[in-house]
Amino acid sequence: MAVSKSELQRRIQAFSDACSRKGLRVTHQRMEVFWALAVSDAHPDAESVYQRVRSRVTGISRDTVYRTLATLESKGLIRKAAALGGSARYDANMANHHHFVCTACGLIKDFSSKVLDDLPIPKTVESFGRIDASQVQVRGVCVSCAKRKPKKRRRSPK
Amino acid sequence: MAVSKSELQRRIQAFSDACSRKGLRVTHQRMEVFWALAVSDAHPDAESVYQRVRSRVTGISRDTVYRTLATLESKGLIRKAAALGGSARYDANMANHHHFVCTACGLIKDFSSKVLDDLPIPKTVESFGRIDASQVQVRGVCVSCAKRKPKKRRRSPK
DNA sequence: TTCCTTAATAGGAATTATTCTTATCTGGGG
DNA sequence: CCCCAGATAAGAATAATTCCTATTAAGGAA
Ligand SMILES: [Mn+2]
Ligand SMILES: [Mn+2]
Ligand SMILES: [Zn+2]
Ligand SMILES: [Zn+2]
Repeated sequence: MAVSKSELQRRIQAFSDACSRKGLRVTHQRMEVFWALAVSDAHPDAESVYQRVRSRVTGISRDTVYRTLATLESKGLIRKAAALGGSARYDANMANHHHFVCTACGLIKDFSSKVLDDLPIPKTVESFGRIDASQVQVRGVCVSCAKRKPKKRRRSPK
Repeated sequence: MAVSKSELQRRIQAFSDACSRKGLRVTHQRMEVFWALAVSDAHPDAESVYQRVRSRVTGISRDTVYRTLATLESKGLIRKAAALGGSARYDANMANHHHFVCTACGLIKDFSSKVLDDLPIPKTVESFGRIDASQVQVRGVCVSCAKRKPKKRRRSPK
């Protein structure tokens, strides 16, 4: 647990308000899912959230946890870390470069930048472990997704 | 296809050499999997690579594609983009921050940096689409993974 | 407070992604 | 040419996620 009790209280209240404001019903399950996420800094996956919530809300279904996490992310109330899609994406380009990722279709575009290649990583990070590499990830919506309205996420293009 | 014919040739030759050097057998399937990845800049997932290779090597199995991609990544001959683990990881911390990711166990640690919060994203990226956010991802091996040798990847801690 | 509409949920099946198992094959050193 | 550890094929098994349908309940209206 990284956040203080009072800060947690504040975030949960703010979350409840945000739900109301955005037209999302403030359900018991929804609050518990958010709590499970906000109480920790471990960036849990859906299954971990499910297990944690289940100890407080008997009978909650996995589907509710998955659905709630997806809903909250789409409303900008929580974020996905690192993994943006369900399947791993590979890259044969080992040269130092960075990525633009479309959050709508999963498109990944490369870009280069001398400046970004040598980022000033804070010394505190070194205490976490050995650093192998660092790169910038830019998230957004690609031009083709921007025009053709919503659409489903597709498999990696081509 | 973003790379020139000659550059592709060069990379494939280099790959073949690298395999030999690292004690990996230069198999037909392995070469085709690498080719499928190197010929494109679409950062394909395993299924896409499988489909592409299958049109040239009838009878190749999905397992070979998955296994080969994993092997090549472990040898540093290709990279995984964005998604580091099999399951999505969530974050309730919407404040601007960055991540250290352990490639051995999936641990994700937050860190902050005023400098990194406002990186100079090249103008070329704007042509890809609308930019919503950008953050730095540092990859490495966490301290606990560094001591207790290899070990299996575990579910998100806690 | 009670009623009503419909978003949200539970439970489980279905689907998708990835890994495992086992028999068989083959690259490349000798 | 021979050998055999490393690789592969095929498909079962497992893990992750989504879908389906009947039922529940949040919250606005009366
Ligand atoms: Mn790339
Ligand atoms: Mn975080
Ligand atoms: Zn897109
Ligand atoms: Zn680790």
